[in-house]
Amino acid sequence: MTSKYDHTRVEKKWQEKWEKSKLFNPNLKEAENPFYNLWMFPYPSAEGLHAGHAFASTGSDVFGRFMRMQGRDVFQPIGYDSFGIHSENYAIKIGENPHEVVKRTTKHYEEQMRSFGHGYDWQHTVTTSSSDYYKWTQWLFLKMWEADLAYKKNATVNFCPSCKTVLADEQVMTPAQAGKEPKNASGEVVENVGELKVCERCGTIVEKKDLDQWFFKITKYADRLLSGLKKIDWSERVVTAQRNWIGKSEGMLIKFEIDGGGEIEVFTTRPDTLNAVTFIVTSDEALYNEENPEKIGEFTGKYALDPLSGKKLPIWKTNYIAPGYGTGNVMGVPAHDERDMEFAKKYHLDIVEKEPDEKLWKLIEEKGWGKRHTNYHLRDWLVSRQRYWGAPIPMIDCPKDGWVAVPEKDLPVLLPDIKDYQPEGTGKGPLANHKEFYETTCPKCGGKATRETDVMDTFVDSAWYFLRYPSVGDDNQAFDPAITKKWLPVNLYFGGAEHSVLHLMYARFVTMVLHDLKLINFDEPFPKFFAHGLMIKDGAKMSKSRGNVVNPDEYVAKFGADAMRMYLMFMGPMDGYPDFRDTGIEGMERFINRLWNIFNNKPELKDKSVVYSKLHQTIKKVTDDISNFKYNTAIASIMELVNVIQEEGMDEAVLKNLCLILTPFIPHFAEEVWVEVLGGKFSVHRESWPKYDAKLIKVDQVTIVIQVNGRVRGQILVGSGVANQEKQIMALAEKDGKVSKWLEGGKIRKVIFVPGKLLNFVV
RNA sequence: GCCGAGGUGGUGGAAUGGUAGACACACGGGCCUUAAGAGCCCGCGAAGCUUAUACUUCGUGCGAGUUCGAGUCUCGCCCUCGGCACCA
Repeated sequence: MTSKYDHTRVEKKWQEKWEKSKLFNPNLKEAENPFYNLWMFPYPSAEGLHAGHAFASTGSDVFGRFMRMQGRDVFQPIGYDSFGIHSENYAIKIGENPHEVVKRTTKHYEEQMRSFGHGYDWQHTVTTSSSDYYKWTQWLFLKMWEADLAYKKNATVNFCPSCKTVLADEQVMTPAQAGKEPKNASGEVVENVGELKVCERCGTIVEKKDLDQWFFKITKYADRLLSGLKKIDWSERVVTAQRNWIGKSEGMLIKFEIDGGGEIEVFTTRPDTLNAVTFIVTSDEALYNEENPEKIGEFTGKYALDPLSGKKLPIWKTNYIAPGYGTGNVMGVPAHDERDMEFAKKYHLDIVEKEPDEKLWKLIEEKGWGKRHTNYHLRDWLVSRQRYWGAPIPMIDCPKDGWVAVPEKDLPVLLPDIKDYQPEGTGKGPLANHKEFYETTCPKCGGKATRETDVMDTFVDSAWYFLRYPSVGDDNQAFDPAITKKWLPVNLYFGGAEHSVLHLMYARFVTMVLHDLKLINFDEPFPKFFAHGLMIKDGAKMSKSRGNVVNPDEYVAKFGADAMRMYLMFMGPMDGYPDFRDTGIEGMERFINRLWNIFNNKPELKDKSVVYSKLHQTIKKVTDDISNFKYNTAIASIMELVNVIQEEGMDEAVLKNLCLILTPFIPHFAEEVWVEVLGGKFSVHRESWPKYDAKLIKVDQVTIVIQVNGRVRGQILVGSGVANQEKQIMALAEKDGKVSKWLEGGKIRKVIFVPGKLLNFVV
């Protein structure tokens, strides 16, 4: 008898029951065994969640459900990164107020996530664009200001002519990294952009502008951001990306006297090559041009004096020295640096061949010519944006008192609902057109003053959201100290590797600052971070232009959330680039139907030993594999078990265990089977994860592989009692027809025996 | 150039130094069916040999090495992907 499993009815039924029974709402104050399971919150886009989101979020949800069955009080919140350019650009595109757009898109996201069957605590969601959240983002800014980690200064910054705002260094990348076609300011696609970089969001080639901007002093934490990487358990590629981005270089600052007065200081990582220096180069903004790989220079007419030899070293202005790194001056050592060599040849400068001398490090220090110094690639974090859709920076400019922070009691500085929210690209944000917003009084002297009209980068919003979740609803503080102490740091953070140097570094920085302000008792927010991979479709990256974007809703409707979930987890390793195929999910639908028939028809148990051995092997394997995020092999081993059950039958205990190990992957199906078929108590999600019994794993008969000179020549089946007896196995093997012919004419020199597995004759 | 991760059937992918290709998808054949679908059974790396069962050889990017035994370890290359980069 076969009957079809009705996923639509079953999934809806249990989703409602779970919601009503508060299965996913742990008691945040009293939970005894907290486990904070977090997936990076998405920004709500118009298209809705795509299949990549479904893949990643399911990976996180499976682990959460697994931990719940391990007896943990799992807190699994979700929210929306709804402030910022991404949401605003879309609102502008469709000519609708961003407030309205966000309301609609977040609602759609919630429906989708509920339909996937994820166990989120919907009572603790966060929407970064709502004032009860951004009030505390502004509070965070005030903390930065108090700690002397926020400052405004004029700087040469990256400016996106399309988004009409400045960008942080981390938001500027090559077109390939951004995954965008490079465009010019008019929005036309440009073919050959050379070394030019583009805006992370829209792919437009960025410009350089000198503007007054707000920064967070992340460079002060460069060394801690680097050393902290050693104590956290993160995917290696993410650690490497962050290490590269921070870019530590240890070297020396060396001062050269200038002939005729003054001095010039260089930074070098190779003081041991000071004996081969022949010129000094200094960066020049006018000559500097990232597009031009050709080195050009101008002699300044001045000479520096080589402290070692006293020789005169010509000082040249060049385009090949990056301004703003080190001192902007470099000693030219053509013998040990290809770039210096190229420059020296072009302008006929001296080339001195001399072996590097390690003793120079010490000598330079002793003589007082220079001192040890560490440089970082990391720059301060530019947080102001000349846009509308962000948290207003809570600062007031007073003609008398200078920059004054908005007092905490006056937060939030509300973002007014205005009609002209489009950016203008004048270097000022839309709020600068609204007197009613910026005209205010100085909190210090009470005189007339103006508010800052820039808003904060969206990455400030997301740099602390994980702290807010457990304290959602608390109007008096950003996060409750007792609850924070109980739930943080996050036990498992699940997310994409594309945030390696953006969100993940900013969040670490903010956490370190709050720790140093004694507001929290940990300085790494995510001791364990798992970087999931990217899903592809039919062998190609998903994209609208290819027309191969997988819409998860269609698949959930057609095959059910469970089939979708289990297929997504079965496609390949969680950190790889698994390929989604329509035929694959059809196969998973068939597998779930097979399961349904097994649970309902209960084929009678034939060989208890074989089935129980397989069952306990499988429990062990699934437990280990889920713990290591190897969901694909966990599911494969469950399939093997099912194949054995179909052959050998099963009993009630086998069925119950099978149901339990299926629960994290196909939660609705498992609940239906547990309650309606096996007569268990609601809910299967509150049941304990099964334990395997090592004694039962043992089988009656064992296959021993027989090798001759390391090549497989036969196999013999022996009772498990004999499997570890070398002599007996050897005797059996020598008698074996297949093996004996390979032993003829040779003398056995040595026998290698692996108990229970293998016997190898060396002849 | 530097740092990191990889390279296994038609495809996705499995393999604590111990039977390479688990588990699936696709494909081929068969049963069932008026038919389709679903379901069930069999085959499925390549070559050789055989009526057949079996057997043999080759095979994890390329070339060496260690080992009784290498996809796995070592050395040298090639290629792919990711990060950093005129950063001194």
